Amino acid sequence: MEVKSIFEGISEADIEKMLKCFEARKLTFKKDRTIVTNIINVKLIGIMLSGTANMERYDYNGNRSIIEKLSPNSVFGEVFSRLGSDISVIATSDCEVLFIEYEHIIKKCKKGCLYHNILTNNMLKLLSQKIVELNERVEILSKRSIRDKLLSYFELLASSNPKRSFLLPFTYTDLADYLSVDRSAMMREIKNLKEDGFIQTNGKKITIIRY
Amino acid sequence: MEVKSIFEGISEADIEKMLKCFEARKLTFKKDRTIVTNIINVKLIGIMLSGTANMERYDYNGNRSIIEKLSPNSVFGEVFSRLGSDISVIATSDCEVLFIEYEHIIKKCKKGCLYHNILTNNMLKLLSQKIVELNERVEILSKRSIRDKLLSYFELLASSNPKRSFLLPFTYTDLADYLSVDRSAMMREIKNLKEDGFIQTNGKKITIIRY
DNA sequence: AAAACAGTGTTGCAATTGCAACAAAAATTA
DNA sequence: TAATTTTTGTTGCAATTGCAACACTGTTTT
Repeated sequence: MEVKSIFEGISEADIEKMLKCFEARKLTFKKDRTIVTNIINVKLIGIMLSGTANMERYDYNGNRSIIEKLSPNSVFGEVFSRLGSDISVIATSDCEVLFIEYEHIIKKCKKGCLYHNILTNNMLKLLSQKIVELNERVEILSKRSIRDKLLSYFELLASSNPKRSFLLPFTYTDLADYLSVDRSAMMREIKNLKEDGFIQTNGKKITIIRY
Repeated sequence: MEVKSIFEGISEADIEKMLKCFEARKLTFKKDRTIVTNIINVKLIGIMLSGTANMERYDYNGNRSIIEKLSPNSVFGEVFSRLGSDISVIATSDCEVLFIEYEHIIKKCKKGCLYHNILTNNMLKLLSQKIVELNERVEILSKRSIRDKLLSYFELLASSNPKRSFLLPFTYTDLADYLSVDRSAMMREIKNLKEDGFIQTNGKKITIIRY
């Protein structure tokens, strides 16, 4: 399933008109700035147009978890989270985000907006894509050891490359937060994986030898 | 956000017509039967109409993980999973499941099916709901200790009840598989939680004392 | 009703993991 | 380019977790 843009099949001119109709707002954020925190009270959906961001949460021990990596066409928002889950989205590069009120997408367009249905369909695809990603995340997190978490995440990253190698999309520190494990324990396990001949690493370039 | 039926806002008679147009199939399953395994090659979406089921996976060590508990209006399907993830859906009670080809929902209805747009909108709500549930699951699984996993899951179950008590929706054995932890270690931790005055239990009835 | 099975509750022990602390390397900022 | 901050890599030790084994209870099946 390829990832589609929310505007797939709608012309530039029509997009502009629709954005007005939806009262959509396009905002830009510099690297490291906070895009949203849990203080939002309107049910907004955010759609990454360009750039990358991390969805993060800190628990009461101060441990950070990276809930999700966001890239172009990723959707996020309070609509998708239960209240009280203290989550924020932090730009990891300069980025553009489109905010639309969820109700505008869900409800039948009163102004008879021409391409409303196309947009709804595109939205359906984006949400499906998000579900795929969340399922992957659940699959990785439900592995019972650090070793298995690493292997299944690495396998996922390598799966699109016949050479079985890939560039880690973030730092090892962030990887630990993404897998929800202690960083030093993870580093130790990566060393073990290398010694046991499962992987080879060169900085952030990782190659799977066997699985 | 309340959970909507996929047929919300469509009359009984129209539903019948649409099901034909979509080539949808309604199947019934007895308790403990397998609803789907990964052998499916068509991109079908399953929608639970009645009954309950578990989405499960066994890893190479024979450990079972309960990926997800399915109840009426839950959606599931290969479209939402990456290939090769060896997942099956097992009925935990007698149930009815509606299967629709994903493409039929996504694509513009050629026959100009009257309520297609309503159904697409309903689908959007179901997928949003699913994303909420998956995010909850990620939140729980990303807790670093069995104690925190238990507490955050219990908190979720108790959140709708002012008395802060709830009935565990499955056996303790299944709970361990759902949290992806060893059962005996989990039982030990539940005992600790009781001794430390966090919870009280009486069979499957659990009350949160403090959090 | 007896037998078989599934779920609960418990424990000792070994393996894994988290924590704390540190040095060195790399990247960023001044 | 010097100074500062972040990231990587490592280790000992303590705490948590998984494993294996067992008894006991409740629930199905024959």
